[in-house]
This record gives sequence, C-alpha cells and structure tokens, in this order.
Amino acid sequence: MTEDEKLRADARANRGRILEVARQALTSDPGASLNQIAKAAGIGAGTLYRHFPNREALLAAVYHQEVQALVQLAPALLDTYSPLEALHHWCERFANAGSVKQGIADTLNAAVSVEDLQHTYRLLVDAVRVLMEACEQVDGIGKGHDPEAVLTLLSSTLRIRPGAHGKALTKRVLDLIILGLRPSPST
Amino acid sequence: MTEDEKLRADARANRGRILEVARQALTSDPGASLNQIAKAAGIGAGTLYRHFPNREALLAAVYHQEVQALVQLAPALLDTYSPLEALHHWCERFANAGSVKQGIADTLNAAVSVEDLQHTYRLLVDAVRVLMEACEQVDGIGKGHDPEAVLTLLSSTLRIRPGAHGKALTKRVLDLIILGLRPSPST
DNA sequence: ACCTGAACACCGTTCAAGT
DNA sequence: ACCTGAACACCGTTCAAGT
Repeated sequence: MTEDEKLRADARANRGRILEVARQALTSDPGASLNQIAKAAGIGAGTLYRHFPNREALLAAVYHQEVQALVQLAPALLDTYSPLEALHHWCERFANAGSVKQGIADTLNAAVSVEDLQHTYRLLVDAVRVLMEACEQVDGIGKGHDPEAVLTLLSSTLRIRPGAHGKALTKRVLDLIILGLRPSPST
Repeated sequence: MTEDEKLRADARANRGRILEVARQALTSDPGASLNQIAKAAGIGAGTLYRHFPNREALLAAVYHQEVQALVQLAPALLDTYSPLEALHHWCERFANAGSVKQGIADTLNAAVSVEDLQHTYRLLVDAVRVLMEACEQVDGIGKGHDPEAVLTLLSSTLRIRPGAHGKALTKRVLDLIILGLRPSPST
C-alpha cells in the first residue's frame, strides 16, 4: 500500500487533479497563482493547501515529475548509445527540460534546505555521475570530475531565454561543459 | 550636464536615497517590498514609482551598480596580475558578487528583453572577453572560446547557496569552467 | 477525514490631491 | 515638477463551517 493509497478516494483524486492542473497552468505561466490553480481544478483553496502546505511544496511536486523523467532517461540512453553520445543527448534533454525550465532551476536552487528537494537533487547528481563514469572509459572524458559541479554548470542552461539566440547559446554552453571534461594531459 | 543633473534638487536627492535604501533592504532580504523600501526611504510609494516604473526597474538599477564594479575590475586585475591569475581572481569575485548574488543572476536572466539590462549584460560579456583574450597568449587557455557562453556558465555559481558546502562547490565549478578553456590538442 | 470559500495581511501599482 | 498616501486588484495563506 503506497503512501498515495492511504488517502481517501476523493482526496486522492483531488491530489492528482491539482498536480495535473498545476502542471498545465505553470507551463503557460510560471507565475500562476495558487487560487487560480485551485479554481481551475474545481476545488477550494483550503484543499490545495491541505495537500501542499505552501507554494514551494506544490512547485516541488510538479517539477519532481520532470526530474524523474530525466533521471530515468540516463540509463536508457546508455543502453542505446555509446557513453559519450548518451552524455551528449542527456545534456541536451536537460537543457530543454520541457516547459518547466525555470522551475527545475528553482528546484536545484532550493535543494539545499528542503528535505524533499534534497532527494530530487541527489537523484539528478547520481544520473550525471552514472553518465560520466560510463564515459571515463571512452576517449574525450577524463576521470575524477565532480558530477555535482557538472550539474551546477548544466543548470545555467535552464535560465537561457527561448529563441534562436538562446538555442545557439545553449549549444555553445553545452559544448564548453563537455570540453571541461577532457582528460588532463598528464593523466 | 548629466542625465542626473537635469532633475530638480529634491528629485535627485530622492533618487539617490531610494537606491541606497533599496540596496540595503534587498541585501538583507531579496524579497523586500517596494512599499517597505519607500517607507524606509521616507517617501511616498508614488515617488518611488515616479523614479522606477516597476519593481524590475528598481532591481535593475541596484544591481547595475554591482555589475559596474565587476566590469571595472577586469582591466584593473590585468594591470596587477598575469592574465591567467586575473581571470581566476575575476571569476572568484564574480562568484561571490557581494550580497546581491541572486539579483545579478536575475539581471542576467532578464537581460534579453529589457533595454537597460541588455546594456548591463553586454558590459559583462565584454569584461569576460577582455580577460579571455589576454589569456590566449598564455599557457592553459585556448583561442576562440565564446565569452557569452563562459558568462552563462559563471552565472551558475550565483545560485549556489552560502555555506561551507557551497563554498567548496563554487571552487570546483570555477575550476571546471577554466578546464573547459584549455586549448584543444590540435591547436 | 476531507472539503469549501470567505477572510486576513500584504503585495505591486495607480492616481487624485497637494506643495 | 514633483511628492504624498489612500485606494485597487490581487497574492499566499488560514480557519470556521460544512459534508
């Protein structure tokens, strides 16, 4: 019996609808208000706060889903592609993290304090670590680099504005990150 | 006669006091409200809005000062240190941008749309370019890297939370950025 | 046990009235 | 010209009252 199944039927349905509606609302407007979301979900404001104690908690839950997808993508890519190609693909997918880019960036920012976010954060760091370690046996990637530092660098792409210039800049930024992973001459 | 001197004496004094008070208030609390700032500056809310049409404009003005300091620091460092040392020092200073880190990050984010922010943004890109070009004649830094991409990577450090772990992470991130600037084996 | 929705304190922003 | 500060619409959050 999962945590979710402990809830009464109507409560479980509400929780799901809140997350679904919130996801859509925040996609079209990252500043959407909780009252708007509650109304769109057809529930009272108090119900929303019963499920998510504050705005940050709701955002964390929404973005956690997107992070889950990214985390699961890493081993899948390693199954299909060479390690270096997998790393490249994953970084691109990360940089274009759906329509919730800013939200993921905020999740990473806040990750130090909140319990739930720390877990999300560690999942991402581990995904990066798995990709990097697979690459260490391949030309072009050196050993001993820090996955957390790489994730921090990757997060800078989440703040890049959409558009043609942003797309080109994202590519240059990702290339520069990979360049940083080259093995040192001595090693 | 500068733009500032065109203002009536009281208006000029108010503008200065707003900026000074806002700087202090935002330093201790990045979410400080404009009404609070107006009150602390001893002026009406309308006066604040006469000088800065909205919250973003006030923040931009405050953070612009910090950016100016960073921009002027680049040539000064090149006068005192070797190019590579100057680049290192500047990156560290950038990563610890006073108490307005998050604010500078927001300025960089918003830089694409707003006129005034674009100017601020270009100043920073140029500062990075000057440092990088000076380093191109030095061991360890390759040619042809993109200053805007480097600035984007640097901006990821502005989101790191303070504390012991954050300090160590910042160092690793900066090291990784510099590693990305190594010349390619072929060149 | 869970939900509703009016209410609270506060926010960014405006504007009639003053000097 | 410039300033004041009450007022507006809205925000996140709470809580008495319902089922």
